Amino acid sequence: MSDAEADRTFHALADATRRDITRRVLQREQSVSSLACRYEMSFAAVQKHVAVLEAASLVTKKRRGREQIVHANLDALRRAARLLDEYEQLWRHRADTMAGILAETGEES
Amino acid sequence: MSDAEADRTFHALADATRRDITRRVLQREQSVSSLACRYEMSFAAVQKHVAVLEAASLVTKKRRGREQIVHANLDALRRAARLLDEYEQLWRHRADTMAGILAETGEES
DNA sequence: CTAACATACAACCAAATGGTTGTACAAACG
DNA sequence: CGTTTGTACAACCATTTGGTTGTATGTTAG
Repeated sequence: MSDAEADRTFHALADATRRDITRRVLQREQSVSSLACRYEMSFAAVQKHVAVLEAASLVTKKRRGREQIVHANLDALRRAARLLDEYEQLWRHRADTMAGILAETGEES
Repeated sequence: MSDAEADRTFHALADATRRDITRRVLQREQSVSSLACRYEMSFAAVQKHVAVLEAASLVTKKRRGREQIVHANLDALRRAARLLDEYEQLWRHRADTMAGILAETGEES
């Protein structure tokens, strides 16, 4: 995952409205306007939030008649989760190395 | 995880420098200045990045003499990863429900 | 004690963010 | 056909962000 991609993904997730939109479309894909009516803000504001999610590939839009249907992209979510897992692996590697060094000194004959 | 907490966490992760700092301190805790010298930007800028990570509980600082040692907080990372996993579960639940409905109609006597 | 070091923090600035309203246009309904 | 609906997009605005420099403070080394 590139830096720019991670930037876009985490930035998209760093907003409660966008996380809520993500949850909604994970459960059921729906049009931008059916999403918009759930929130206090204007339609244009919701449209912008969807655009941010789309730029991060967290959702995609497909036209159906005059509606634009928003679908979740599970793969992008998994890539983000995986990046966090990799961070944990860094820590684990350090822990292993330290344990190894301790074991080594303990083994000194 | 509260909305505000998720906001802070993902916002903190939505910057390449901050992710890099996170990786470094996961591998080895170190002082703010030893981190700062790795980047082109000013010391104060790095200090601010660390503050953002700290506000998100992704790192903590502990004073050691005149230095401030930055430690990674693995738990906060795990909480973020878990939130993403919950999103995947939402999707999975929908998939299961749909599969159930299909099975049900197929079972009609 | 003094000098150098590590940090903290305020003030400032340009750019990005998150919202608004208004306009335009295509698709669907009656 | 005209009207409503769903979307797109530009212009604008307040606030936040990400950087800078400068100053102050505490801590260690000599």
